[in-house]
Order: sequence, then structure tokens, then C-alpha cells
Amino acid sequence: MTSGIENGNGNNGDPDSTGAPVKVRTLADLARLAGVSAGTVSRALAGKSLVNAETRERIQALAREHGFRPNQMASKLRSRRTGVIGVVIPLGHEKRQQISDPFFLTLLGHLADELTEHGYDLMLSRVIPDGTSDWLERMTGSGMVDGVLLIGQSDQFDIIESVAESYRPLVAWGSWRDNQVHCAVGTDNIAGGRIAAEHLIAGGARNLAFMGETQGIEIDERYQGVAAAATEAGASLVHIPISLASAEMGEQIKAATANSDRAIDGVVAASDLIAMNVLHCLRDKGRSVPDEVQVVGFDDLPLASLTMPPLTTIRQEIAEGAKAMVQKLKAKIEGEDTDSLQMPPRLIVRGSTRSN
Amino acid sequence: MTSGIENGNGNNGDPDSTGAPVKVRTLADLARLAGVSAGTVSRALAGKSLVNAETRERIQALAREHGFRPNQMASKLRSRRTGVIGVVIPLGHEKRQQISDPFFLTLLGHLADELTEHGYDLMLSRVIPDGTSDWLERMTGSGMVDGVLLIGQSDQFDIIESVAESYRPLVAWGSWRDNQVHCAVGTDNIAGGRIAAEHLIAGGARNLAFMGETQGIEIDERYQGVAAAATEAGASLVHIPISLASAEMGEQIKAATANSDRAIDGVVAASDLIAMNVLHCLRDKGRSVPDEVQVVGFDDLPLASLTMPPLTTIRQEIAEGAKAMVQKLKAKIEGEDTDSLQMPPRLIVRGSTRSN
DNA sequence: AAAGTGCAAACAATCGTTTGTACTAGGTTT
DNA sequence: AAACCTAGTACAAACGATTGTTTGCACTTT
Repeated sequence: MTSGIENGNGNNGDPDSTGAPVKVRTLADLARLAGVSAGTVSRALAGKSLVNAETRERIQALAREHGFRPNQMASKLRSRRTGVIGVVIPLGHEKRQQISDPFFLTLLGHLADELTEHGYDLMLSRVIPDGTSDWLERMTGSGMVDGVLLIGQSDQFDIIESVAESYRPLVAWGSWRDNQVHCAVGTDNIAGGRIAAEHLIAGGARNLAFMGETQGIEIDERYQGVAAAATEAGASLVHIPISLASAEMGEQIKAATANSDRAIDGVVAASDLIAMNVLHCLRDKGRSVPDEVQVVGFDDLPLASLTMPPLTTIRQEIAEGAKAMVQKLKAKIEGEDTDSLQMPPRLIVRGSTRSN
Repeated sequence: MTSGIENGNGNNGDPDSTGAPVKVRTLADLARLAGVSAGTVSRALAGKSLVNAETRERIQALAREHGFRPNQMASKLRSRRTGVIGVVIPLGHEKRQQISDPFFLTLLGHLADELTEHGYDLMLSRVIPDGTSDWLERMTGSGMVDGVLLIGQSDQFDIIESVAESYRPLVAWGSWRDNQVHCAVGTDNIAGGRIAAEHLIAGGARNLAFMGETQGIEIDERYQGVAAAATEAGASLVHIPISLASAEMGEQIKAATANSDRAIDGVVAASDLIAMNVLHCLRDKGRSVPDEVQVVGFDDLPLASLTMPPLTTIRQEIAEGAKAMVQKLKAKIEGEDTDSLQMPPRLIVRGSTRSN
């Protein structure tokens, strides 16, 4: 409209004589201001030694002054590396679509710390595999991330395996089986279940219950461990499939304990969260822990020590596991090969079981 | 080296006569296979109606068959919209560099759900503002995200304000003050603190303690509310600055309760997590709750009902808040203006206080 | 004085999409 | 039958950075 005085390109009018704040959106803009080429600016901001130290600092100062930051999308496109790790929480077996399990949330927190530490950004995706099998490919095959971390395998073991055949930078928290293709970091869940059951039995329990649905592999393995120990000791065992999501859990446990389990004197919970709910229900019903019923949890969340009585549990090394996951993923990104890691579970004896 | 037989470009030799699996990495590759142009493939995969329905389906089938997925970086660069929301957890006042607070973690979970629901990806960044003030600009000014969600304001209120002046699509969980620039969703913390204190006083408490460090604004406001109620009722109040991170919390509370607080008969905890630790400590010391000491938490985490005694607490509507944050952010992205939202706190009376 | 050496910076070709515009048929209007 | 739509595609110009390859220059060397 008001044509005339100004020159056509409003952007590069009077580079420095004008006090007007020149909008600098691209490398080229900044280059114009600095009187160099875009390439030089790029190298200067990257701190490369190919540009004269003095020019480099001048350009950096100019960038700071104008609050300029190179566009990441362009940068990532060109350099073919995103600096982003996809973190996926597959919730295959959960009806409720919500990240609720404190264990996974805690693991996520540690992964975030660890990735940040290593200069990666974190792209979070909670997926409910809806029958389709491309939930993982959507992440791996879009050029959006340099690697993928899986928080749990849920009931999607096969899909993870098949993707891992061709997509290398992938590490999962979870179980490891013979001949498994994908790299996994986790706890030896069978051993964990076994230790828990043996501890209960050593404390005098004869009628065990395992609480937690076993659709996820990890939980199933815990159950297997418990079952093996029970069989060996000649103890009875019932499986009570409690949902792992906290919303329904309370009701289910209430219903389960209301029923036929008069005789049960030892509970292995699939997670600390379930164990805490169990403790609460038992207290409501007036059954004393550990005298009438012993309870063992799984995870050793910080909260486990705060319950009444404090929770005996099987510890999983979350922080250590997160560190290992990131380290292994990094190795894979750099082309190396890495083993899976199964960490030994550790029994933490507190007040919810009889210690001898 | 082995020049001769093959034609120069190994990629487009024998488009369909060869059974060999042609690697299709780009739109152009797929276009060649389909015998159309790249532009058409782009539109076909986007489901646009400009291409013939038949061609469109043929192309989509071809893409599926070859597991092709358009490169997101290129797409985002070109279309200038990333479909990604940055979620930042500023940990200014925390020494421990770790996302530990279950409240924030839960909020994160809900935000993840909500963003996914709306078709956004989520880029997580936990930052420890290290004196420099560009932690937020790093996210907003890099063309990496369409908007930013802040989980908490920490002690970075001023920086958030200054960024919000020029960066619109930003919503924070936290407090709202008069003339505040940035959009915030949160609980009325002053009212929350007040309600908590009044409830304790109604239950007969005269010597109150507030447990939690007040560097974060939200916590400070809770303290202000407690202080106001205490003053009005003529009750005494001491402030015991407990760290909000769980690692140090236990020790600090132990130390604090070991000291001079014989007289304290009412505790307002800055968070449920602190409250749970307090309950634990009091039990260790043999002080009965709620008879000798009453305790009120803040947040109403699912866990709060599982403590012994069950925790009376001030409820924050996390799910609702997450929903509001995303909805407001979306509005801002689309250019609309939105108000902040202060939700009323709600007292949930359980067993850790005397109800009259 | 001619040729050789390095350092700095400019040039230009990507990276893989998206999207506005131009084009080509076949089909419709008078 | 000439002129005009319309639908379906092809073309080519961005998007904004990175980076291999010159080029330009000021100094040493013989």
C-alpha cells in the first residue's frame, strides 16, 4: 500500500544504520547482517574451527543479540540425524488408556534424565496397539528419531521382534528369551518370582496367591517363578488376575479378597502398587500382616518403605537399568553390537513378611 | 569399480520386471514405481481429493507394501508445522536432577494421553535452569515444536513471563497472578492452603507446621494460605522447608520431627508425598495420627487413600487440568486467545485428621 | 619475481517433502 | 465444429540448514 520510500525487500534494508529490529529468521538473514555467507554462519554457530575465531565470536554474538536459533527441522533434514530418541510405552494389555503404573513412570523419569545427559531429546509416545501392527514402525520408519526405547514389551513381543530384525537402534525394557532378536534390559523375573515365593514359604506360608494379570511377559514370568517354587515346596497357588492399571485395581482386589481366600497365607503381588492395595484391603478386612497373611511386592518403589507395615519386595534396579538402556542404545546407534542385560532381582525384606 | 553392464542409476533399473525388493526411501522412489510424479504421491498419501480415487488407492497400497513412510523432517520443514508439542519440566528449585514428584509424573501421563488424543506428538524435556535464561527459548525458538506446555513454574516465573510476551502457544501448569502474561492452569493454592489449615484448626489443632520448601510459587502460595488461616484463628505456625524431591525428603523429615516439635499438633504437607513420609515418621516416633497430630496432604494422588491412616488431603484435578491445558494450547496455536484457569481446591477428608 | 603454501570464506548441491501453477485430455456447451 | 470447462497430473519452486569443493588472498619460499 504505502509504496515509495522503502526499498522493495524490507528485510535487508540498512543492515546496521537502522536501529529498527531486523527480524532474523534464517542463517541467510544473519549472514547478511554479518557480511558473510550462510555457510560460514552455520559453521560459526556450530563452533567449527574452520572459521576465524574472531569472526566466529562476532557471529555468535550477533546470533545471541537477535535471539537467533537455527531451525532444527532443516538442520535435521540435512544432517540426517535428529538427536531425538523415541520412547514408546506400549499399553497392549491395559484397557484403560493411561500411563498409570508408577514403575513405568519412574523408569521414564530416569530415561529422561539419562538421555538429556547424553544430549538427546526425548519424544514420548504412549500407544495402545489397536490390533494393527504398525505402531512401532510409525516411530522407527519416519526419520523422526535416531533410536527407540521401549518401556515394556506388553503383549507385543512378536511385533517388537519383527521390527528389530531390520531396525537396529532399538532397546526395550523387559524380558529376554533365548534367540531373541531385540536387545532387552530388565530383571530376571522368573528368579524374582521364585525368590519371592521361597521367602513366603520359608516364613511358613503354604497357600499362596499370585495377584496380577499375566498378559505381559514380564508378569507372566514372575508367575512362572512363583509357580515353580510353589510346586517344589508342595505349596498351593492360585492366580488372581488383577488389572495392572490403578483405576480398576482397587475394586478387583476388594472383590478378590472378599471371596474364597480365607486360607491364603501368602501373597505375591505382580507390582508394588498391587501390593499396596492388597495391604490396604487386608487391613480393612481385619487380617493382620504378616501374622495371618504375608505379602511380597515387586519393584521396590520408593513408596514401598512407607506402607504399614513396610513392604517386603523384590527390587528392580530402575536407575541402573535406565542407564544401561541408554548406553546400549547409544552403542547401537553408533553401529556396535550389544548384548541384552538381565539384572538379578534382590529381595528386600521389610515388615510385610515373617523373616524366618 | 565394476562399471559396464548396469546403468548408472542403480535405483531405477527395471521398475517392475525385477522381483528384487526395490528400496523405496523417498516419494520420488515410490512415484517411479507407480508411474506418477512425486507430487501426486504426496497428495495421494495425504488422502487429498485432487487425485483420482483409483490412483490414490493404488499408491497407498504400494506404500503399504513397501513399508514406505514419508520422512517427517522434510515434511515438517516444508509445511512449517511439526505436530509436536514440547513438554518442559523446569526443576529450578530441585538440587537432585530427577523427575521424581509423582504429581508431575501423573500430570505428564495425562498430558501424554490428551496430546495423543489430539494428534500431537510429545517432546519431553526436563531442564534444570542453570542460571542461564535460555532454557525455554531453546524449546520455543528452534522450530521444533508447535507449542510448549510447562509442567510447573518452579522458581522461573519471570523468565516464563518474558518468553510469553513474544511466544504465544505456551501454557503452564501453575499459579496465576494479576496481570500475568502467560496462560496458566492450576489450582487456587492459597485457598487450598487455607482450607487445609482451617480443617486442622476445626479439628482442634493450635500449633501448626507447614512442611515443604517454598521456592516454587505454588508451594509458597499454599504456605500463604495456611499462614493466613493460622493468623486469623490465632494458631501458631512454623515453616519446615522440606525438599520436594523424594531422595532427601525422608532424612529431612526425620531430622525435623526429631527436634523441637513436641507441641505440633497439625501438619500441612506441601504434597501428598511429603505427607506420606510424615505419617511414616510419626508412626516411627510413636505419635498417633490423628489423635496427637493431624496431617493434611496436597494433591490427592491415588496413593493417598492407601496410607495408614488414609490421608486427608487437598485435591487437585489433574486429569481435568491436563485436558484444559491441551485445549487452551490448541486454541492458542490456532490464534485464539484464552484465559487462565484456576480450579478450586477440594478438601478430601479421610483418616489422618479429626473430622470435627 | 614466480611459484608454492595455508587459512578463510564463498559457492552450490543436497536433504525429502509440500504446494501453487501450468498443462493435457476428454467431455460439455452453444 | 469452435470454444470452454473440468479433472487429473506433471513441473518446479520453496522450506532452511549442512557440507564438499572451489576460490581469493596474504604470506612464505627458492
